[in-house]
Amino acid sequence: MAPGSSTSTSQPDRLFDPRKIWGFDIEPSVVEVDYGDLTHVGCEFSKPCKVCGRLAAHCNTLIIAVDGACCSNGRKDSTPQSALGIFVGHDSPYNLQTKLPWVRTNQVAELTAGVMGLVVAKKVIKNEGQGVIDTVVIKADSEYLVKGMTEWVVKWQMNGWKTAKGGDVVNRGWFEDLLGEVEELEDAGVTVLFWHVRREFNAEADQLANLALDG
Amino acid sequence: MAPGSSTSTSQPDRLFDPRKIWGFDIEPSVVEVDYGDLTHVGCEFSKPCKVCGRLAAHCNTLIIAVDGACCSNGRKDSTPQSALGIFVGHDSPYNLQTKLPWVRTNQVAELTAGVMGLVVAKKVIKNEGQGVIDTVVIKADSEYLVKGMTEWVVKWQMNGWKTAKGGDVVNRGWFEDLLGEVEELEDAGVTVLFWHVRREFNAEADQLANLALDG
RNA sequence: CGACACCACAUAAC
DNA sequence: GTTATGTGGTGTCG
Repeated sequence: MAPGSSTSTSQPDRLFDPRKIWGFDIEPSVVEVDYGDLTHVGCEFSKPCKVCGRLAAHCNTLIIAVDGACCSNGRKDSTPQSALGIFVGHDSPYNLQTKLPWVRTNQVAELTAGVMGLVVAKKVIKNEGQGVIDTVVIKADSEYLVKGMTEWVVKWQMNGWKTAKGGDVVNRGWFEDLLGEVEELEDAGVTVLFWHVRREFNAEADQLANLALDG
Repeated sequence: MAPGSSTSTSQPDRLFDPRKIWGFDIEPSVVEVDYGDLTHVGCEFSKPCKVCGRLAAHCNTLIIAVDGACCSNGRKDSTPQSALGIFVGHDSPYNLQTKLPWVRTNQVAELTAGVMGLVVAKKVIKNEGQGVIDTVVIKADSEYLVKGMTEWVVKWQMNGWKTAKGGDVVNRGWFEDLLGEVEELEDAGVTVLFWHVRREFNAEADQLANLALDG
């Protein structure tokens, strides 16, 4: 499949390709996708539901909640442990929870979760959303991921990936990977959105990530 | 009397003035104050007694144990049940136990107990401690109350009541009330101290608070 | 300076 | 297990 691997080379801290480690080259069996629990009648698009606080799904929209965790983030622990959680729906076989043994900052964990969210989205669409799903939403509590992908990358691509203070963008390679995944979906006619929600409205993905850390 | 009511106005969650609800404007009859049970020979000042774990009283010191309870803490109960207990001495008429029907968090219950402890202290001194008691100790198991009043308020008053993480101090109004009570006592030449003890050394006040909840 | 996240910890209340 | 609150820290950006 080689998605977006044309981007990202100039990055020394990219230690592995997350698309490889879960064997996504193998076709999964066809399954039911359940994201009805994210839908509430009367919710405005792109605004939290007044009843449950979650962001509303449309029938043509696949909402994927992602989260990264990184225990002992501020501490000089000898054993840094990171993990991510991808939540598609309750009991969905597309849900993902896994450790990222080599990643050591919370931000990279969040970006990795975003990449994997998009990879999962492609899989879901390919298997059961063909011709139905035309929009993918990555729902995250990380401002770094969401603003990075919706506001900052535009400037960065124009100014040579320079920070407002003049430094290099630290996780450039991960953002380029994300852009590659987005581009691939857009090329297939799928709109990709990033939504920022507060921590308490991302509980499912958070739980998955923390489960992975415990195990 | 209007004690400390000059402070605390900017607080929307202050639902009532605890000084009002027990009618402290009325002079109580003169009574014997017994706090001998809190005194143990050989205890170092400001350290727990090696025999009983309690903090030692001096003859010029009035020790008041306070505690708050809140049985609807972790739940979305529509009927919050909070209470406080103020313990001056065994069979002391200054002991207090009462429900706080409008208080819905454990922290506010603890802070309210602190306010009432100081109000009771003023009463005791006025009635039978004039010229004798020059120190009041509020003994509590709540770190929130004790550290709040001994460490954190100093910073908060200087930084505009901002949390270490940049947010607003949640129960600012209650801390301002406490400061008002302390100031009034200090103005009268009384030193006010807050002592933190473990839960098991605050049993009397705890019992009073729980009695109020049951009744 | 601001924002979001991620973590470590403490005490209490359930 | 949860919530209520605070302290200390790093990861990153505008």
